[in-house]
Formats: sequence, structure tokens, C-alpha cells
Amino acid sequence: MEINTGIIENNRTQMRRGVLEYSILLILAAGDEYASSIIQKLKEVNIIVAEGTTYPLLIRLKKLGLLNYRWEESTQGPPRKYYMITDLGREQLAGLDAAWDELAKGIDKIRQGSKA
Amino acid sequence: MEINTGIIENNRTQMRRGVLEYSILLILAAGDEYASSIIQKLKEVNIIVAEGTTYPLLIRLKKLGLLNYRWEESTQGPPRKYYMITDLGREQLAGLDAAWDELAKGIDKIRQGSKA
DNA sequence: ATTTAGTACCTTGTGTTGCAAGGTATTTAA
DNA sequence: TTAAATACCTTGCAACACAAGGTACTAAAT
Repeated sequence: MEINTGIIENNRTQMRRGVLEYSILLILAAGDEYASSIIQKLKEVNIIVAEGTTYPLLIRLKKLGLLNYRWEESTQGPPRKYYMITDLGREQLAGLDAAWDELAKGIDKIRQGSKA
Repeated sequence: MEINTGIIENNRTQMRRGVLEYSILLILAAGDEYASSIIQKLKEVNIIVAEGTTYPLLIRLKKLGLLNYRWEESTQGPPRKYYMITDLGREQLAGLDAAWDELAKGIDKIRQGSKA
């Protein structure tokens, strides 16, 4: 049960910030998912996010009108809350796509400069 | 004097988070700079950062031992505090390079999935 | 000489939000 | 009936980006 106090680990956390909303919207744009499956999908691409981050975030996005949800029975355990992206969510996602591209481009440019 | 309350603008801010330390270290790896010139260089690649963010961040990185500084006279105004990256800073920068690559790769993978 | 503009430094207070830790409810199997 | 697995959620803390406001130095204009 190690605690991350390292500079780098702390920064990985910081980098995840702001990208989380984006990546969750991306995942939901591909199909409806429930919280645990979203966390799993993020883990598969090495973006580690805690439950205590994910649940409040989904609730926030729902309140903003970017997501909706429906309950669905599971054959293996308790019922699941499936989230789906709304039209407004897709609109905002387009803006986030642009924001990400711009940020990535900016970092690339700075990187070029520091290679000299 | 508009205030950003929009979802997208807020997210751009969030995306900058965590990338700021990284981009400042990148800039300083290319050569010594003072706070105002760092802000200017970031603006040139569309990464807008406020003074109130930059100064505390530089002080923090100095305390962590990733940066040092020296005062230098200016012919055009008050003296400037030139920051330079330390050996430890370069070490950490290598880790941040890896963290950024991993994050960018992760986002790309999710994007692939959402194109289906 | 004083004021104004430009440049550079810095601090305070607020709001957002990621996370660790802890908690509830359902199902299935031992 | 106890335990394990899965799924939901909340609370309190800490980090940190920013707006707003402040200080100090230089040079040019009045």
C-alpha cells in the first residue's frame, strides 16, 4: 500500500487531470458503458483512475447535460448504471478534440525546440 | 473582462494542468529564461498561462531542486530572474517525457475506438 | 521634478477536482 | 450464514490554476 509522493507519479496524476472528462466522453461516444467498465477501459490504455474520481465525475457530467443514464439488470451481480452520451455531449466532445489536438501540437513544438 | 464558465474553456484549463511543469522544464532544457519570457514562449504555442500560475510554480520547482536561478541586469527595465534546469531537473524531465508519451498514446487508442 | 507607461517581480483567496478511505447493496458460492 | 465478487456512492483532504491586487525599477513625456 505505497503512497505516491514522487515528483513523477504526482505529475502523472496531474497530467490525467483535464484529460479524464475528455477520455470518458470519448469512450461513451463509442457506446454505452457503466462506471466500472469505463474504469477498466481506461486501465487498458494505462490511464489509471480511481472510483472516487470516476463516480463524482459522471454525476457532474450528467448534471451538465453531457450524459444520461439508464439502469440495467446484470446476470452477475447488482444492477448497472449505463451512461450514454447526449447530443450536447457530442458537441462538447468536438471542442475537446480540438483542445487536445492544440495542446498536443503545442507540446510537440516545445519539444522540437528543446532538442536543439 | 469576461469570466470563463464554459465547459470547454474550463477543460482547456484542466488540460493545461499537469502539462505546465512539463512544458516549463522543456523550455528551460533548451536554455535559461525568466518568468515573463517563459509565459511568452508558451503563448506562442497557444498554451496560455497566467502570471499567478507561473511564479508559484517556478518557486515550487526551485524548492524541489529541479531548477535554480540567477539575477541578471536588463537594459530595458528591472532585473530579471533567469531560471535554469538542474541535473535532477533533467532526470525528472526524462520521466515526464515518458509520462506524456504514454498519455498521448492512451488517448489515441481511445480515439481509435470511438471512431468505429 | 513628477507623472505615466512599460516591464518584471510576487502574494492572497477562491474554486475545482483527483484520490484515499470508508460505506451500502446485490448476487452467488462455500 | 458467511464470504467473495461486483457495483454503487460519499466524505475530507490536498494540490494547484487563476483573478485580482500589490511592489519596484527604468525610461520617456510633461
